Amino acid sequence: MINTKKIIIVDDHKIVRDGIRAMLLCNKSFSVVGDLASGKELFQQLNSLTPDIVILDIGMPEMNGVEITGKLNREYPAVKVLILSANASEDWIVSAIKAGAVGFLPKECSSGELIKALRHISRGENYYGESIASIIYRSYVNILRDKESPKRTEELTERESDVLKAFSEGLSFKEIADKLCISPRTVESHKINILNKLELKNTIEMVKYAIKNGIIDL
Amino acid sequence: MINTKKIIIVDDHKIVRDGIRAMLLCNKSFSVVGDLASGKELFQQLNSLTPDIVILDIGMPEMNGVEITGKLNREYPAVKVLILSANASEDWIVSAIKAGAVGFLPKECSSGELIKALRHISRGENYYGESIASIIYRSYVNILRDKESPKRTEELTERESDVLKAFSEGLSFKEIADKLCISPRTVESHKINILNKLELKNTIEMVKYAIKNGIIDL
DNA sequence: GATGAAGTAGGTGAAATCCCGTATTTGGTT
DNA sequence: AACCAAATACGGGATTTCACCTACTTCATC
Repeated sequence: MINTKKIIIVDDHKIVRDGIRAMLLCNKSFSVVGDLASGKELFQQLNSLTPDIVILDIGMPEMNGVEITGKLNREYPAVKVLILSANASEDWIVSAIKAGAVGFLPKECSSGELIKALRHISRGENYYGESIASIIYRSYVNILRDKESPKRTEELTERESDVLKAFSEGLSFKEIADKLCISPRTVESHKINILNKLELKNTIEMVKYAIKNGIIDL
Repeated sequence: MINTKKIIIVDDHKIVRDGIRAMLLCNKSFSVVGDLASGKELFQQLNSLTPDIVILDIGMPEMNGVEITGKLNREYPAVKVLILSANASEDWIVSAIKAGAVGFLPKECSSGELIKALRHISRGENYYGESIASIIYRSYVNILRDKESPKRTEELTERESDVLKAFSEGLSFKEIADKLCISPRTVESHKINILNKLELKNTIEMVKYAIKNGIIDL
């Protein structure tokens, strides 16, 4: 094989990294040039490792997969991103695609499918996995039907993120106010905005959203 | 090697299962006779696969690793259990050991450590991993100092579990009352008991507890 | 048959949150 | 310069939840 593609794996669990590494060991088209535990490490080593493809766990503490994908796409547009996700929710798929991922697989996928995805990606194609594809299709149909329904992925402002994070840590209005040095009423305003934007109905759904989207760790 | 140990891997992510499989492929002391996605499948196939060791992910929907361990220990005491956990909290370690796990590793462990653990376990020894060992030591010291502090792992009653589950779904007192056909005040009583038992300070911590312990899925 | 745990239910007052608003300042865009 | 979105802040009343109790019933266990 003339053109071996260089791959970096980013996942906070070493066992997953080793696992993927082991899967690709027998395959001559791909060579794993690094496996890292966080986005921070990735950006530190990106220039020296010069990967073609980055395999990215979406659910990581600190910087989540979507954020990393966005930054990669802005600063290193030649690097392709394949996202791995524990639970393939529509939200995450949409965010990942928006951020520039060219592949998306559930962690339930087989090693065969992983290699298939990598092949497609190295040919410059997209690959989204069968189970993902059906979710994308459904989402697409929804968009066509409702004209404009992709409100779900509306972005939170910086401040709203702070508030969301604080709520998810179990703080009360007053505690959040103190922490962020604003009035409790302002915290309330932010919260209402968050709930409206994300179409959630209460604090608990908000916390679950935050966990799902890697905004806080458990 | 005369005595090859038979291993089953249980994890809800195929990629992790395949990864561990791949890691053990080169090792003649251990052969993976099955990899399964849930406790249910495990108990269906246990009699035909007759494993020596079960590698168990602690964080799974439906039946979590601790429950599976307990059931295994009661019904198949010859089968050794090695727990893998994403986040190695004291609570989980304590629960796992109580339930009868003879090994406990964080998912951040290396493949080398995994094999080391399996070697110890097949010799009939316990193995808890370096990072785990320090947590165990600290917990042990606490128990010695406080005479009796392991209140943390106190069990919830059936009804309390129902209430916890309902709260975690984002229902209010009134909604839970309707759902369980009891008075809102009773729901309140249950909730207070839950918070006290688990030493949590509010609903949000409760929800996070429920997610962490696999009582609800995200 | 006493004891205790689990499940049920309620009282009361305080605290927190929700839900409807309005208003000012700041920073960026056109 | 005009405009808009974001962030900040507040009001008032309704509703919900919290905290700390008491109390009854059932059921198993000793």
